[in-house]
Amino acid sequence: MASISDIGLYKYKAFFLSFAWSGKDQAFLQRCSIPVTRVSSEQILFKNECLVFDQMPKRIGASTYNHETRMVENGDLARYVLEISHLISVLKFCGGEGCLELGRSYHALIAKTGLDGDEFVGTSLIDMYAKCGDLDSAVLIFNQMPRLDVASCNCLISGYASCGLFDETFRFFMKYDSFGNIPNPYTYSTMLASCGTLSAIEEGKQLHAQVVKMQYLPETAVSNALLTMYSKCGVMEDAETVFKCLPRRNIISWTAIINGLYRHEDFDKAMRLFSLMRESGIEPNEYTFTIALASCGSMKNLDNSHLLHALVIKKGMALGEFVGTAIIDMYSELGEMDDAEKQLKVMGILASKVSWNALTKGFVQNEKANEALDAFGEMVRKDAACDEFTFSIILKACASLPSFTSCQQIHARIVKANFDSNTHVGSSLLEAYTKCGSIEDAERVFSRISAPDVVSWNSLIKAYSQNGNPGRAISLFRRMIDKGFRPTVSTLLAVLSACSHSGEIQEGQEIFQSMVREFGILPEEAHYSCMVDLLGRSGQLDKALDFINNLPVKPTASIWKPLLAACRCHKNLQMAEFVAKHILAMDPNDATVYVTLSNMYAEAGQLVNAENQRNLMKLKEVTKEPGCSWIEVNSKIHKFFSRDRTHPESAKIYNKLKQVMMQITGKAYTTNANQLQQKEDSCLFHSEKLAVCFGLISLPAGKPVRIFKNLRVCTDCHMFMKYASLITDRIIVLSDNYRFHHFNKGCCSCGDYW
DNA sequence: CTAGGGTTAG
Repeated sequence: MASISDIGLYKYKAFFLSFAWSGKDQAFLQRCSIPVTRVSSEQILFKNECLVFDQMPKRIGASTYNHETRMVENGDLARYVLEISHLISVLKFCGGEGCLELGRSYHALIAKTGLDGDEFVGTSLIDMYAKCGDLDSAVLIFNQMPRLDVASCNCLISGYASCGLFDETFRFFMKYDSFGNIPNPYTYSTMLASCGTLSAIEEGKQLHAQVVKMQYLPETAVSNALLTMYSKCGVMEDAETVFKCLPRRNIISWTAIINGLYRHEDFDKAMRLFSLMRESGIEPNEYTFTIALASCGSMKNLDNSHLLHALVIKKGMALGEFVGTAIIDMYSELGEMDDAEKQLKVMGILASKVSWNALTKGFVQNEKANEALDAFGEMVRKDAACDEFTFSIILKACASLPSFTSCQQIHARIVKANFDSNTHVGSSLLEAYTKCGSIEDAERVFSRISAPDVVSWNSLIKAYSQNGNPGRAISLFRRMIDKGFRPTVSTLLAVLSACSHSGEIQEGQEIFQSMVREFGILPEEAHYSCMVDLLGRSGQLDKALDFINNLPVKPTASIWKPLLAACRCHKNLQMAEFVAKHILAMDPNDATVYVTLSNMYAEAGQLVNAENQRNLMKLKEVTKEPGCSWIEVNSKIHKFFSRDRTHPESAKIYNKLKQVMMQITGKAYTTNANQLQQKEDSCLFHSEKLAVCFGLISLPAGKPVRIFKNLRVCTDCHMFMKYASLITDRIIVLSDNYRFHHFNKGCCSCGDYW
């Protein structure tokens, strides 16, 4: 245990460090060779103990006087004030850096020397405890204070607010009166900030009224807080009004309004204000630059981005933790991954794990999953700490490949790092396993999440809905409701599509009805399109048409499209022509419409019409590359496979499947589902389709089939093409750039709406 | 002594 005199030494070290750390004395920092990288302050204290001590000009020992005796000692007043201000600095330092234990030992020292009777010291103690999150101690001191002024109350209330105890915050605000205090501008800043995080617009407006009445509005900090509150509550007009009326705008006012515009996706205006700010003589700081960089990235304007990047370099800020990462984000957003990578390299040792995460995320978003995995590997190799964000991001890369092996490897790391109960990581893992086709793993992962939220439930429901167990998806939906979760837009989409795919017409319609009535969710385009699919798939084409005609919104192409698919499935050429006309009126370049119609004519024996549709499509230049023959091949398979699993030829298919899979993997292969899931590569799950292809369809004679670029296809078809190209050089995949998509876009290959 | 602004995830 440290003795009082030890603590005395410690105190001065902490003081000097806090002084140095506040950035006011760079020379001091350098003289002490304090590392610039940010480590916890306690670490620095210990590391530089001797150094700092040597630098101390003079030591004022911590003797056991109390302040009354000192007050009467003539001429000692100056030293007393010095002592108090030292203590306050140290406590501020502890609060700012979250050094609760250090602060506590100071508290002990203060109590011992009797300095805790001092009003300022007491307030600083409250602030220190509140900032360190130890509100119980803060309240204890608060209650012992001989006199309570506004500052003490403000310290406590900001403690409540920063700990997220908003009930307490508001309750305490109402009690200011009973302590004989009037809320001051600081109080209102804190309160307004709380309203902002809570999106409590009504309370915010009431506070606004009070602020006006108290004439605090000209206070820049109060107006800043007010405009931030409005912007967080989504009322940009009011935020802008507050900004316009501000008599003295500082850098924070400008940053707040620019940030508000950025959050509301008004990037143009954000950048305009950024220029205006500079014109008005205020230079951006690190905060402002991160927002400006983000806006630039979202605007997709490369020239502006380069200008801004140059400006940041000129200011010497390009390597800072936040600004540096913002540059990586900007280039990722612009798709300039080389520049993003360069930035990370330039940052060198200053790159934090957030910077690495940003780069990895950039790769994933630009559909470079392998590069993302490489970056992750590099991160692991460098022994950089991986956090929950790292894992969420990298799992997305695994899902997009999809690579079951990578999923398992990363899963192992996650378990080792103790992140498997984290809600975000768990959900990402769940999604990744789902994309790899392993529902069993997905379910197991779900059960490990300590606090599953709506998104976790959604993912699990979607997993079953999209992987051939719609019945389970529906029952999970019921269980989720029973547990008291409020479904979201995507919950209902997943469960409605489950109903559609399992033929639960009645149930689907009931759930659709309950959307608004029970859950208060307004159906979106995708839900309507799903309902059309539900009715159409079951053959109720007229009902589906009625549904479309009676919609409260104007039906879009995405709403019509599932009906076209249904027409084909149920061989209603007449209605198909009618529907196609509607879709083409809205989107004349939609390849799926021509393909579907053409296939339907062919199936009806109208070969001339079929050919006409093809020519029409080529005429419209919907396809830049020749490759339509592939679509024909695939749509035959689709027709066979997706609608009718009990086809009499299934035995033949499975035999063919075994042969094909042997060719690919070199291993014996059975169709037993349990053994399937143990296979290294989950793509096997999609092989049914592949087998159908090779079992039933022969490739057209002549030239190889080219699968052209930028074709929107579903994951199933993607997988299917990839494997097909492995087996025969007759199939050439020109690009790996396929995207999974949802209802509102049909798959160009199979025409389905997955 | 007390207030205001920023990056990454399902």
